[in-house]
Amino acid sequence: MTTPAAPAALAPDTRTRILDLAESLLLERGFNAFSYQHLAKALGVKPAAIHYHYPSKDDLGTAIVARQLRRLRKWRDLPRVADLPPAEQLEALFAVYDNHARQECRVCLFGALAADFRTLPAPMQAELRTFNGELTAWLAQVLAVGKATGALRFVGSPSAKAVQVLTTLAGALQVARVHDETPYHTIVSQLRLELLA
Amino acid sequence: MTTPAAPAALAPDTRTRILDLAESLLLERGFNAFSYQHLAKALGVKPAAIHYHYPSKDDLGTAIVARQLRRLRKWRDLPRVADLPPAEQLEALFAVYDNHARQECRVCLFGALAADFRTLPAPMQAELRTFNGELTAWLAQVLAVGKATGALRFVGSPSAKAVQVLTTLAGALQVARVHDETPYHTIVSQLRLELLA
DNA sequence: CAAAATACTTACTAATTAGTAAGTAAGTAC
DNA sequence: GTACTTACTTACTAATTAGTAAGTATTTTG
Repeated sequence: MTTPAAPAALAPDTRTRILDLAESLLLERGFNAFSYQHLAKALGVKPAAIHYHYPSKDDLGTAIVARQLRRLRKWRDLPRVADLPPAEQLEALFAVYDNHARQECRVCLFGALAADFRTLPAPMQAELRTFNGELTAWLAQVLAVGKATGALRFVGSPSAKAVQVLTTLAGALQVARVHDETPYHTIVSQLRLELLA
Repeated sequence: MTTPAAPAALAPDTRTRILDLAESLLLERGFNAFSYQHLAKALGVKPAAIHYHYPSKDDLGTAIVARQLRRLRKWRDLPRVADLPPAEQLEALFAVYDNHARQECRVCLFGALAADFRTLPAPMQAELRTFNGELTAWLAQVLAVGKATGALRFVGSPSAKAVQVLTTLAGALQVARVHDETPYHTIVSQLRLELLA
């Protein structure tokens, strides 16, 4: 008997392959840089197959952000992240951004959508706000604990510092795209230098 | 006798009106969010009139960035900016970003183009790199003098700090668009708190 | 086994896109 | 005043876009 609800990281179905490719293109080239035709050709299906799974591009975009939000929550609550001391939680966050930089100079979700934000469908805007809000709240908590235990050092409130650090990281990935990885690493080193007591 | 090469801030010609509107739309909505049709309709001319002045959208985009680069150089070399002490030069920079935030939540040029950078024509990419490079070099110099005179305080090299601060400011305008002006002001306050000795 | 849902393809529409070619009206040069 | 330039408009093309409707093969369900 084959497991009917198999996890199967082996062969993702079309629905997932569409979402994966669209997400890659969003983070690597921008939301307006790909069409249903591009996706279809690259996946070896017809454009209408994509409309079947994601009736409109709005739906597809919203699905991308919604999945990233689910991933964020899952990551944040992972024991190997949640149980870490603050300084290492910060390093775990940096590691996520490092992965983005290494994968075709991907920007983060926020950096990919912020400039075009006003042209995005309302549900996508709402999901992105939630995504950014939850990530900021998480980091604020990490910073608060870090400051209390003396592991992290900064002036001002944890939530103000959290907004600033996340904004800097989002921008750093954009700078990497415009120039090269060098300024990205410069910025992250600078953040480490300032934050790690 | 009327001055033939009058400065005439009174009535800009079509060429300039196109550039002004395209720049506004670029900073307020994104580069892919407007077409020659949109511009033409808003300006009361036909799309072909825009092609006359800027044959392709690439030309128009490049003209926007080139003008911003000219403006940056002019601003930087203005006596009322160049002759200021470092802390006030930094405040002058913040004031530019404040103006962006107040004008329809405009992002800066860099923030508007970074995400879509790979889809931009090569001349536009080159101009944007120059723009960002020169702005960073200017701020690095300001920070170096500020640190030497004790007016500004930071760890690490002036150029590393310059890259970090500009990246943070670019990101801050994007955050303002996604949420509201509040986080933008939080970030700038945080920068002031950290930098001003 | 029959009905129904799933996952598509084929074939199409209507709108929008950047861009071009040819014509024109008004001003400038000599 | 004739030639030329400037600054457009009109009218068009070819490509691409998102999206739809109808049909079909395969799988699932009762």
